[in-house]
Amino acid sequence: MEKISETYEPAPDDALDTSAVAQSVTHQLRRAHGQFTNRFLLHFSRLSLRPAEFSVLSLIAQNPGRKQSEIAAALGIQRANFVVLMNELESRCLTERRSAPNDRRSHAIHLTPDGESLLADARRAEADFEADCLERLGGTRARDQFLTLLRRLLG
Amino acid sequence: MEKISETYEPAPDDALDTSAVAQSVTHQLRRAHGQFTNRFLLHFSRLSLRPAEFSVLSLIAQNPGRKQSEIAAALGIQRANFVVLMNELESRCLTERRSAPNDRRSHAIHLTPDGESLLADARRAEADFEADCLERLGGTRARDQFLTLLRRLLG
DNA sequence: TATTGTTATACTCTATAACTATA
DNA sequence: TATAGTTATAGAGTATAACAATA
Repeated sequence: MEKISETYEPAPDDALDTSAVAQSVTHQLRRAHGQFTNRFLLHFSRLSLRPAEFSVLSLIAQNPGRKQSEIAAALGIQRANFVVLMNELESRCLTERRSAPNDRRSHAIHLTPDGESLLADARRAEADFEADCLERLGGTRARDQFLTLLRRLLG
Repeated sequence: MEKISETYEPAPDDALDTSAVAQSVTHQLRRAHGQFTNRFLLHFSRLSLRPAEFSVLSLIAQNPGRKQSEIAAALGIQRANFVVLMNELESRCLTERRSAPNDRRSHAIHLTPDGESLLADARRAEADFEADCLERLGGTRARDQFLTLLRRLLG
């Protein structure tokens, strides 16, 4: 039996027109970064490592004994903000600031054994995380292209 | 005349090894987003528009009268955070919350004439900004690829 | 009970200015 | 004078929990 009055359906649940915003690098970069950071924090919550902290540990491991400001500059982090990061890592006994031999102003940054150990754990966690990232992006070629494009945005 | 003692140069100003961090999507995305946001704020400082605010105005213009939570959801912004954004825009007389006809819980969001006017200005500023972005990325094809890859990171 | 808007709070990352100690 | 590290503060964005009014 047919319905008596087949009223026109005005689609009350209509999807919004997002065309302007969907084409905006500004908007997409902000969203992608936000979601990405959240996933990272979730994935590394067991290790209590934030994205910036993981980058710091990685770079120190590859460049032990360098000055605090050298590490900061290589990561694109300002000296003032880097101090707080290092305080946090040092309070967890992951890094240490040794006195530099020829310049009493500067600190030579090193990982502690605890820091080396946590970094080893973190690198295993990162392998999973970057694999998920790789899958989302669509393979190594897409990932490399993505990294290239991100670098072009710098400077 | 040759130098007498050609001492081995230990390169005191040696560049750091950034290979681990340079390959990390985590790191590059964080850096690119940060620099990009700063450039946006500088470019739009005359209009006092932040990235999120510009996206909000754009989306409202294309979807006037929609519910506050619909706009927020389409932008991937949580309701709670969106309230603060709307308060700020409304205090500047750029948007208004009208009472929705069929649901006294919800607000129908509109741009004011001032909002339309500012958005027109902002769109001109955005044209410059996205052109600079296009140049950095290396053309429209690279830009479109970048947007595609950013979208793949979502969800 | 579920949804809409709201408030409050905390967290990640960033920028800037000003200070101390050392070079 | 310049550099290394530091402190303090502000800003942009995010997440979560809880609440009142309405459906």
